[in-house]
Amino acid sequence: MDESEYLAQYDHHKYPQPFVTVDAVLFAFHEKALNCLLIKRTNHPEQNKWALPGGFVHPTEDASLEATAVRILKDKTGIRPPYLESLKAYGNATRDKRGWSVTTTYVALMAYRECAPTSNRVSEAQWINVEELDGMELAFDHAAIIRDALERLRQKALYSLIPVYALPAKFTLGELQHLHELLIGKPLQKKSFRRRVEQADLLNDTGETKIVGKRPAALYSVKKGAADYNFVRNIGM
Amino acid sequence: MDESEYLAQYDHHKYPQPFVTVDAVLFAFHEKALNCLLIKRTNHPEQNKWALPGGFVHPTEDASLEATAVRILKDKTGIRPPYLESLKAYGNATRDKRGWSVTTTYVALMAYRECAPTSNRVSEAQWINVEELDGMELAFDHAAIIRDALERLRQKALYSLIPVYALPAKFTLGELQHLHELLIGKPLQKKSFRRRVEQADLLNDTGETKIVGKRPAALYSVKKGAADYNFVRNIGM
DNA sequence: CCAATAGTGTCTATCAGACATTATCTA
DNA sequence: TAGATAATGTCTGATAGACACTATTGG
Repeated sequence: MDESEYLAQYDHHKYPQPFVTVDAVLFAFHEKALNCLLIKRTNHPEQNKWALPGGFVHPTEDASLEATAVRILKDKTGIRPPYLESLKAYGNATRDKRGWSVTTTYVALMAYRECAPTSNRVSEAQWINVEELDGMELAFDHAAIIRDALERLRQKALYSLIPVYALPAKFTLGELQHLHELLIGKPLQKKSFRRRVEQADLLNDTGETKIVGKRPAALYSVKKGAADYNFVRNIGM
Repeated sequence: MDESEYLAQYDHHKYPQPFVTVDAVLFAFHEKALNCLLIKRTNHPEQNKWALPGGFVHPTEDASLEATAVRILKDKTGIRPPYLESLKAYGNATRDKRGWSVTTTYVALMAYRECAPTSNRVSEAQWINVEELDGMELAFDHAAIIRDALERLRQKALYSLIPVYALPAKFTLGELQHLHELLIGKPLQKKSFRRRVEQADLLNDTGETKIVGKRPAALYSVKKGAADYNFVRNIGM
């Protein structure tokens, strides 16, 4: 049998197979808190529980897993998040009552904005402060996935400026430092933080200022390619 | 409809679905080279090409994706590798001619050993020096997966001793340093490397020695939990 | 002027880089 | 003893931590 004959007769539905979904952990920093986008499930299974935005691959519509993630997030938020990174796959026999299932997951960051009012889906999307997640019962193994995503982001806060993508397009260094402190879980030396930012040369001073406290703070924007920069040494350890 | 009714009527085979595989990138250090375990495919598709050890989930046999990876690797090598880490999922419409497919991937490390002669599979398993991979045509997108796995391991070599799991149970510091140099792609200062190893306190001096050159070198073994240690600062930058 | 936040100067501590030196083996 | 590899001593440089200091606003 040559390859074309093999492909013509091949049907993977003949074999028992897990089913695949894509879930995204989307974070945004707002009002001094890190928020995670969750959806209230309206259907079985795990009905009425909060879950990560996610869904099945649409084979005819989605070119790749990442495209599926982008479609799902755009549907809920109205935009394509500026930072999207592949996390790992979670798969076992029991995580979903429908059967052996695999979810391929992504971590995404974007500026906080109200959830897309354009969405005409029945399911309700809402930003939840990550501090409040412990008290909530989430669908499937989504609590563990969010923990892993947070840990990934926490690591990045130690040696990169990736968390900046969870801020608005223009932000102050104070806001960025607060976000890093929140992730790392301890206060950082202002001087150390600013030295790193300056040395890395990843931000543009927009020339604008913003009144947060008393003295106006300079507003910065992110340079292109900032996501690729890693510091040689960790901060806050 | 309540949940049990919903589950009773649910059949995911009714919907078009990608199929899922698991692939593992297994590395071992041997004769001053990093080797990757590959399998010569005997069946369609990609017949006669070299591929990563991998396969379908066996839903009734495998409790999880990781269990699938362990089963596959044990089948090829005879053992469960001491280091196994989840890499990302790769999925799109074109990577496999059989249709929209997803592979969930793992990076694994173990001591070099001849491939399991007990394996009665027709497919041939072989260690390939990673330097030689560039000239080979690999199946599917496995070349890209190996690149990502190598990049992950290279990062770990900068701030951890994870590569140690690609060495035998007893090894010299010279061997460990050579492996790190191979991964990082540049020579390291012996003193810097040894300082880190000592400070991290992740190795046991077995008291034994091994003649590599002239003066016998002390043989070390890895302490339990060494995989969890990260240095605060990178080496070799 | 005071209070509060933004931003800087500067000293210290830690650890990697560099490279010379000593130690221990075989031939 | 010579030669080679293993292991150490020690100086320098880079950068994070600590903390005091100055700058700029509103009231």
